[in-house]
Parts: sequence; structure tokens; C-alpha cells
Amino acid sequence: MSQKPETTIHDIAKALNISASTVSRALKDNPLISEATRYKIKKAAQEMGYRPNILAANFRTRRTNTIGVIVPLINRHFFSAVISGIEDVAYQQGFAVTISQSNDDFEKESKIAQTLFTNRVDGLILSIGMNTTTYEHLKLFSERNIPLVFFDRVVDDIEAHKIVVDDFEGAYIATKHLIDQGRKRIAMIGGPLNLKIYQNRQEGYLKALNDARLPIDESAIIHNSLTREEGEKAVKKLLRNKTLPDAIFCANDTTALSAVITLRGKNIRVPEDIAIVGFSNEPFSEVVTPSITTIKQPGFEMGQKAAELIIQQVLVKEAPLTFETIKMPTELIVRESSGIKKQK
Amino acid sequence: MSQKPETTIHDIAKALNISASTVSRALKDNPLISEATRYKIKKAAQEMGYRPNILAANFRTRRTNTIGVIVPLINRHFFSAVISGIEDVAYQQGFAVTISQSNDDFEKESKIAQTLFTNRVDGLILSIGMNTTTYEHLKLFSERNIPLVFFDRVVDDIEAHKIVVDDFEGAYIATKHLIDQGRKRIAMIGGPLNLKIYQNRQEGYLKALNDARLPIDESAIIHNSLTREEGEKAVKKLLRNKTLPDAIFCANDTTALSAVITLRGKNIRVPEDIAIVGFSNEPFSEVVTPSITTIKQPGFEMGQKAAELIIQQVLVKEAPLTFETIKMPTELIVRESSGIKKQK
DNA sequence: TTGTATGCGTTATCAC
DNA sequence: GTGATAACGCATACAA
Repeated sequence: MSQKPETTIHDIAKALNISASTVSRALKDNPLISEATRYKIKKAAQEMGYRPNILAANFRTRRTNTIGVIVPLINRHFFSAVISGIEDVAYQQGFAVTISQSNDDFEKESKIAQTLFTNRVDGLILSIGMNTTTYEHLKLFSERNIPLVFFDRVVDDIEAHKIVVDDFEGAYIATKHLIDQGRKRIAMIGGPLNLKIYQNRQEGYLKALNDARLPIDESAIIHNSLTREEGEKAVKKLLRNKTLPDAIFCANDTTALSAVITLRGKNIRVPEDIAIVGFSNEPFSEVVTPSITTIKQPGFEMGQKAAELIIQQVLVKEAPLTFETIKMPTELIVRESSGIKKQK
Repeated sequence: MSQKPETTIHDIAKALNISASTVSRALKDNPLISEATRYKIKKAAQEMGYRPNILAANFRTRRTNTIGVIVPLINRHFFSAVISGIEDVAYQQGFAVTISQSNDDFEKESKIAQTLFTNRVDGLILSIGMNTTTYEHLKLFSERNIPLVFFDRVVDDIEAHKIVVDDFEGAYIATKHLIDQGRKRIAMIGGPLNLKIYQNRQEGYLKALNDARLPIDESAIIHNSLTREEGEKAVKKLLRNKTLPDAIFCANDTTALSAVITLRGKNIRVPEDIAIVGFSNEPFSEVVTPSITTIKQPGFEMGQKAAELIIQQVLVKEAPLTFETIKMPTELIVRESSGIKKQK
């Protein structure tokens, strides 16, 4: 197979009897170049099938016009919504996006960060893994002044823009909703407390109980990694407590689903016996029976915002004076799993 | 912020009083270099905090060690499983992966292809969009001998390795399963016939009916883009037919879900009145009530295979003599939605 | 407004 | 085994 050789700016320059730098400038719409020359050059470029060698340009400018994204799992509706938001903005601004998933595995997250760094992404947007407690792998970026934007699962100790939902408020309204439905013994299945979001969700939960002067039962608060299996275990554990809960606030929809299924398997009625509320509005929560009441997070908008912030930093090339933490609003989606309590 | 300057191979060379080329070779484990020199160089590189400038290397070698992936939607379990499989293999082989989603929008798919091409991915793995009927945007790649691997939604007219599931067989066993359950009037909700996979699924369906000597009712076969909304419309249309179906074979799980929900809303019992079978084994099909019988596709393995094939081509740098189409096996997952028909 | 000259960091070719 | 040198294609400082 014979590769036709690529046309370069030099070829165009030669063909038009001008200098390569003029060609370079014209193609980049540098205002110094006269309208006439620019037109002539662009026309020739078109005709000669010129395609810029982005590798050369990247090398020269030390930039890649690429944004790296690390998420725990692309397969969560929330995360893929965020990714769509990021892509939406990035593509419009001429940036490519490289997405990787950590699978909540610290080793993999670390390796991905290395790879993205080595591949010279211009900026990194990430939501850290469940088990991530050290941040050495992100030092690389700050050392080289490569902008970082966190979303959802953010890191307190690192200065950067952060996009979160108001987890505290979300958990508060979720719990309050259960209280308003007449629930008194509201258990909680929470995530690991090394992640701020799960701290905040727990605090929202506790605050709602306090505000309603409901007692807090430590044995009814369980922390785990919020998988289907862990959720099931947690529910079974709650059922072994001397006093049964009449509601469970789950820090994500996955465990809320576990709860619904596990309880169904034990012939405990949802919501009549135990009400369930989840968090994130994953698509399955709408279609499972009973459908799950949950907290909606504006993933797409969060992704857009994250992309805007990172691109802004990439273009300015300077660390911003102050870093913002943007809190996006949450919304309670009431469905079947949190109906009124059965009167005995 | 002061950037400490990057160490280059020249710095190492100077420090050790040897030539840059030797350094380059040693770091690349070129066997020409003596063990002693190699060791010395690697040690120095380590100490001096050397990080290869991959941009320079890419430029020089005209390669990026990056594989592009285009999927319609990352948010489908099947596609994200494929992506995970691709990442699994690619990372092990030292390739980065750039993922983009076309949203089944031809314009976007085309633009993404351009971008990936411009960014010089070494190979492209893709599943084309629902509405993609021309392939000009892929010509770029073949012209430059950039390897292409298709999966799932493949293109017949382009020579390339292709990874598919046995859609014909999957549809056949799905339909046969319905027949075995006593169903006689089996409708079908299919995808656009410009995509081979939907042709094959339809043929599998038709063959199963034929083999069972069941009549084929053209009015009970509907084609659309397989979204939730389209699925709902299709079901409603089927219900307006003079003879009602007693089962529906859906070409994906999304429309199977539509069917379950729409029928539930009309108080038509699934599976007692109408049985449903889907395709793909999306996670929600397990948790919806009734749970949906479906065809499982080995997404992760397909991704692995696709990555292997593309990397192989990238490394060999030559178009293979023959292109294979690999058919992965499907599996019927029987759940509630296809139970035995209610005896009248 | 355009041209000249130079260098980015690496790899490849050739010589020793 | 190792070194000298050129070249990849582009962008930019400086000159004109």
C-alpha cells in the first residue's frame, strides 16, 4: 500500500512562492496576514489536501488540546451524563476528551493518572475512587501546573475547582421526605467516610433526624462500598437489629435497589413496611417495582461546568487566584418506594 | 509559578558523558546497548527525574499509541462492557484509549471520526450509529491505512475485522423460546434494516417462525430506532391490530422495557397475556417487574477481542491478508416476562 | 505584512 | 557498542 506523502506547510509555501511561516500564520488566522494572502493560502491548502500534522504542532506548542477524564465507572448513568456534558463543551471548543475508568481501584486510578500525564493532557477532570485516600498520583499535575477539576467525589486537601451537588441538602430532603411520610426509625446505608460526599450525605441525614427530634440509632447506620452485594448485606444486618427500621435512606441507588430486592425476597413490603429512598436517579430506579424515590443530580450540567472551568484554565495558562466549589442543586424525585406508612 | 525545566535525554547524556543516542537506545531497551551502560543510564534517568517527552516521540515516530473508540452511547451496559474489554487489553499493551459517543447522530459520528483522525489515533474501533448509511468519514482511515475494527453494528461494505454476536442465532433462540412457551402470534419490534445486526435479528425471528410453521404477519413487524418512546409507540400500534399478539420479540432491551411498562399501564398482563423477550441483557432487565427474558451478549470479551485485533494490526503495520468476522455466542437468559401462556 | 532562522526532543541512519 | 548528525513539521522571535 503506497501512502501518498502528506502535504506540509512547506509544500504550500513552495507552490505559492511564499514562506512557510506566512502559511503557518495564515492557516491559524493570524491577523497579521492580509486578507488576500490568507485566502490564497487557504485555497491552496484545500486543493493540495493539506492536513495539519497535529503531532508536530503538539510537540511544538507542548499542548495536546486534550482533556483527560477519570471516572470510577462509565457505566453509571450519573457519570455518563457528566461525560456527555464534558464532551458537549469540549468538542465545541476544539478539545478532544480521553475517558478512563478506575473501577474504584486505586491502583488503576493511579496508573491512569500517570498515563494521562505522560500523554500530556492539558487538563484533568476527575471523580476519585471509593478507596482513594492518598493523592500522590495527582501531585504530578499540580507540579506541572496542569489544571485539575474535581466533580462529585472531590478531594478537600487539593486546591482546585470543584463541582459537586449539594449532598448535604439532598440527603436532608430525602430524609425529611421519609419523616414527612410518617417514618420514625430511619436507617441509613452510607458510603465510605473518606469521601466528602458521603460525609455530607450522612450529615444531611443526621440533621434531618435532629430537626425532627428523632433519636439516632448508631446500629442503624451502616457504611460500605455501596455495591449491590454490600447493599444486600447491609439490609440483612439491619433486619437482625432488635428494632426494625421503618425506612432506609441509601446513599446511592444501587444499594436502594439491593434493599428493594432483598426486602421483596423476604416478603417485607416496600413501602408499606419499610420505605426506601436512594440517591442519583439511575434509570433502573424508575423501572424497578416498586419504583425508587431518589435524589436527582444534574450530571450533564455538572460535566459542562467542569469542562468550562478546565478549558478556561488551560487557555489562561495561569492558576486562578481563587478556586471555587460549585454546588449544583438536587431534586427529590418521589416514586413508589417511599409511600405513606401502612397504618397498623 | 516556575516550571522546573524537563530533563531530556541530552541532559542525561551530558551528565554521563555519553551521547544522546545511546541514552535513547538504552531507555528503549535496545539490545545493542551493553548491560552496564543501560543500567547506568536508567539509574541516572531515575535520579534526574527524567520523563520522556511523548509528544516528541509521537511526532518522530508518527504514532500516538492511542486507540480511538466510537460507540453510539457509553451509557448502555453492553457498550460500556465492550469499552471495559478494550481498555483491559489496550492498557496492558501500553495503548491509551480515547472514547467518544456518537449519540446515534451521523453528523456527530462523522465529526468524531475527523477529530480522531486528526489526532492521529493508531487505530479505530467502532460501532456505527443507527442512522449511518454512508461511510465517507471512514475513508480517511483506510486511505491512510489506519486499521479499523468494527463491532456489533458493523459495515458490510468495508473490509475490516468485525466482531459481532450471532444475532441470527440469538433472535432465533429467543423466538423459539417464545414458541416453546406456547406462543403463536409473535410480534416483533426491530431496528433499522440498514444495520446488518437488525437484519440478522429479523431473519432469526422469521426462521424460527418458519421452522415452527407459524404464519408471518407483516403488520406485526415494526421497525424503528428502538428508543423508549419508539418502543411505546410500537406496542400501542400492535395493540390496535385486529389480532392481538401473544408475545413480542424486541430487538433490544430498551423496547422490551417499553413494552413491559406500556402493557402494565394498560392492564395487560406480562407474561400471562403477552410475553416479552428483549436483547442485550441490560441491567435493568433483571430488576424490572416482571424481569425481562433476554439475550446476553459477551460485551467484555468482544471488547478484548477488538482491542487485540486492532493492536495486532497497528504493530504489524500492514493490512492483514484476510479479514475475519468473529461471531461470539449468545445466551438466552430466561426470566419472568416469557412465562407459560395463561390457559383460557 | 512578510521572511529568516532557529529550536522543540526524539529517533533513525550512518559511520566508526 | 557507541557517537555524530540529520530530520520529523510546525510555531515563533526577530529582522526587514
